[in-house]
Amino acid sequence: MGATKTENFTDEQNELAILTKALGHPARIAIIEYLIKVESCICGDIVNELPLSQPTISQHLKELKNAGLIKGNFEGNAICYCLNEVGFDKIKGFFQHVNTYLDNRKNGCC
Amino acid sequence: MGATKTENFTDEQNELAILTKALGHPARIAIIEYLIKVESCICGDIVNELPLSQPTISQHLKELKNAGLIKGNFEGNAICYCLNEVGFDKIKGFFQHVNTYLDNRKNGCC
DNA sequence: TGTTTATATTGCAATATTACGATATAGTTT
DNA sequence: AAACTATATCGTAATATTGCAATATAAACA
Repeated sequence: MGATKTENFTDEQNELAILTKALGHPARIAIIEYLIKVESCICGDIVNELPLSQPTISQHLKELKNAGLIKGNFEGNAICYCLNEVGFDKIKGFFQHVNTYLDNRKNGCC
Repeated sequence: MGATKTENFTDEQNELAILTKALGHPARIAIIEYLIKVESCICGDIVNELPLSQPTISQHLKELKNAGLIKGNFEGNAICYCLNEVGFDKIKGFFQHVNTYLDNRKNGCC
């Protein structure tokens, strides 16, 4: 064993886990925050911004892109990256659910 | 190499990554959703609910607890688990930031 | 005290992630 | 076409995660 048993969970649970897992690394949080700050930029800008090598940044961008949290379009010989609302919209529902629950929870808990 | 270079990122980035990483597994998403559904329950209830062994559930509960997303209190010889608002409140700010940005983003992006 | 019930911990194998040097790919420019 | 710029991929080492059987711990109860 060692691999996650995805077949035992719903598609929604697996998809949400893929999205949150993609955000589960400080470099990828930093990339998202940087993209919010500058709206859009090319990969090289992020390589200059963060203390990680170009291949490592490229790998993190790939994971964020695969999860649907960012998108990239060719712009000359560079690739312009920005946030992808699709992924964040999927996460939104879950946290709204959680927050609504917590806001309405009367007595602490157990 | 192989370990995340946490020293290169801010405390906020690392803390947020720990929280989202803790949610980055379908079993842990399922546990959170189950706790919302039943408000609170003991570990054994989750073992009955999910198709994973008792040690594996115990390990996932530990990770959620360490991240600050759930809390557990002794109740007789069992432990009663429920959501911990502390962790979710920390995540909330980040997603509010992202959603506000996305809502105000005029022209798509690059 | 001995037994039962509930949960945690240990130990380990399988797999996944992280990071980066070296190299490949692809568009741009001269 | 050759050189340059930007990004991706390959290969690999170090580390982390996942899952479970076996075992330990701890409270409740007979």
